[in-house]
Amino acid sequence: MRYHRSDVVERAVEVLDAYGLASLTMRRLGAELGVQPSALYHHFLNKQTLLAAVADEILARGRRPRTASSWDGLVAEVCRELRDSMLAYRDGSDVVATVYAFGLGAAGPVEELTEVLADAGCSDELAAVGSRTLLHFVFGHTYEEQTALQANSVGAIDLPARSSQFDLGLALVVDGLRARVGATVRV
Amino acid sequence: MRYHRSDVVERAVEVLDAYGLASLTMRRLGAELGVQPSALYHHFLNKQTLLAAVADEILARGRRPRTASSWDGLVAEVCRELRDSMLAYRDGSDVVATVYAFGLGAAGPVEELTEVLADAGCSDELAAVGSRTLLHFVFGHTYEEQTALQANSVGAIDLPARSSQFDLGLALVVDGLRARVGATVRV
DNA sequence: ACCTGAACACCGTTCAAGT
DNA sequence: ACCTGAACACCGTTCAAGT
Repeated sequence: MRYHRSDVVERAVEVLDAYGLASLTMRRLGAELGVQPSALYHHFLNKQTLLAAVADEILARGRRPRTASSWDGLVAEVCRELRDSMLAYRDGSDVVATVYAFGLGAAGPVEELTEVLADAGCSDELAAVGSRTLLHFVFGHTYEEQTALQANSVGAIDLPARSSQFDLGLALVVDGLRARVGATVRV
Repeated sequence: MRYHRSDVVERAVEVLDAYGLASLTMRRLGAELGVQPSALYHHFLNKQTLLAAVADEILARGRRPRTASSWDGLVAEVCRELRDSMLAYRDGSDVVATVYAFGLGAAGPVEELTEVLADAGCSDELAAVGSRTLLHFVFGHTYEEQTALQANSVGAIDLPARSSQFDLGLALVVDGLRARVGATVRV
């Protein structure tokens, strides 16, 4: 009954995946650990901070190596990894998007996207706007996807169709970027 | 002390704008109307339903006539109107995006965008994916914008710069759409 | 039709005190 | 360093009863 911060985060991820974000309360998590809710405040400043750690843990677990060499290939890899990471846990997109929106964590993907676009020759402004536009697409699309998946008990029906919708939406933004990257540099 | 549903919605919008979404509780709203919180359940099934009505009210107040004749001009008008509508009230983007995400309301913009894209000759799939990608962009961008605006007490500093970032992000998606609309039909 | 009053089953957070 | 126990100040929602 003596925990480290990382123990608490891991248990929080389990509770999230098993019972959903609405059930991930400080009181519930405390009970799950056999500890008073107030004990959690020894490890975390508040619930937001705990949630940020949960979001970062989810992203860390979904990490995989980059293989693409082109900027648009890298963009696709980052966006797909982000989507898959969030889909791997119940309410994952809700947690990650919320934490990002609050500016408390989950900033890795947008930073990597910004870097990829900058390396591709985008101006600072285009890299900033482009990476955030990509992120908004991934968050919004994945959230809707996950909501629908969890609503239908049998959500795995047309998984390929969903995946291709993601690719189509992604291509929309990437095509827009390509037109403007091409106008700036030639690689 | 005898209210209609519309009275409650209007007061809710006032409370939202004055004190923020976190303060828009059933108890607070009841107190503001000089009524028990339980009285609100005569007008609304639950808080979610009330929030949906608030979101739809915000969108209705921001409505303005269409002037563009081209599909991309119409897309820009719908997206700008949506952004401006949400920015007009404190936490407006939070309320509208949440209600939309829960599927309880705020569906007008995405329906109009889908129609515009279909009329432009997009396939059903492209119209569906494209309109939702646009919506995700507008929600995500405006939410970040509004959060930043409300954090800086003097958020009006570089309003033109923010507006042009919105236009740039929007152009990214519209350019991607144009490439695919053009591939399908010639207008 | 619209509202009251009281209750139920919860929240996040703080803080003095323990080991 | 990590946790207890008790409290504070809240939530959304239900429901019998009132007018």
